[in-house]
Amino acid sequence: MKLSTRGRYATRALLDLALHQNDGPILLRDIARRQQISLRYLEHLITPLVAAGIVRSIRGARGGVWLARPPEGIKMSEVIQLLEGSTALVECVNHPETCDRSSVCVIRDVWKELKKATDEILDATTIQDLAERQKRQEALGQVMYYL
Amino acid sequence: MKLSTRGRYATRALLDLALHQNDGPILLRDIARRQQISLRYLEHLITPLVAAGIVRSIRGARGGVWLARPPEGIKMSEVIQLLEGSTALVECVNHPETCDRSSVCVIRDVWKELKKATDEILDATTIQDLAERQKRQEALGQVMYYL
DNA sequence: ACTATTCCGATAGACTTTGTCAACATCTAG
DNA sequence: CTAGATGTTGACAAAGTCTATCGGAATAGT
Repeated sequence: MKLSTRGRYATRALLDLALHQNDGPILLRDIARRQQISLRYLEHLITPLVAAGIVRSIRGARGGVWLARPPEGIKMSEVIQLLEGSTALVECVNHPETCDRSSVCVIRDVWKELKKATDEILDATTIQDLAERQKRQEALGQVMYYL
Repeated sequence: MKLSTRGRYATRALLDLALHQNDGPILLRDIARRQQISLRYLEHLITPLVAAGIVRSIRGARGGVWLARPPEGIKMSEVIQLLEGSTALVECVNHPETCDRSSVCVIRDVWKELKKATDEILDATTIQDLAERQKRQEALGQVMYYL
């Protein structure tokens, strides 16, 4: 029952990009610093995001990365699917052939329910949603600070 | 995004026990054979179930294991919690102190939603539910066979 | 040219998963 | 009471996965 750092870090990186949407190309180094992710590792997480057309990048001096699509068009389900390989907890949900019992397994039905519930939430949550919540959170933080 | 074999095998073992509820002590060896789990490994998965009072056991000749409680009183959430350690996908949901960002992290809120949805399903599904579905499934199989 | 940056492949340490093994404790049958 | 069958426990190990790290290649700006 575990989500790896790949999906979690990638989500953080995208949220970071959404919050710096109009600042031109963002350095991986800056994302890494702000999100507390190793730069070298982050590079590898960005690659699939670029390949999937979620992020665009320019190499070289003054290079960097930015969102290729408006953040309200990037669902968390897409990100998790991409970085984790699946939103299912158990292999047999997506690939019944990996288990002999799949066709008669009643427990598999439960795993399918879990995937469905998970997908509903992750489909409904976009990077834009996260960014908005974050901004609200920070604004509240400011208020709290001055009180 | 993965559920380990511990939770999956334990669920299978409990379902197996529910289906042989009135047959006296069940041999681990038989469960292992029917559920295609290594006996040596199964022993280790049974231990926490015994400790938690879900399964009872008797050692020695004519020994074996059986359900300590009626199967309608055994929720899948309890089993997964026990064998996987948590029903949350991300550590910070249960233990905010493991991540500096927890108090202001909007992504964590999503992981919390996921846990809630997961818990609702796993709370609502008992071993008895699984057993009933299984019996129905098998009955249907018989019909299909004779058609 | 020179520097800054992303991109890519190889690799490695740590950790987790998934068992295996041997010795032991306990029970039943006879 | 003994022998055999079974669960119990703790140590260990093989394999795989996760989480990076590293060096260098490719590319873009100045």
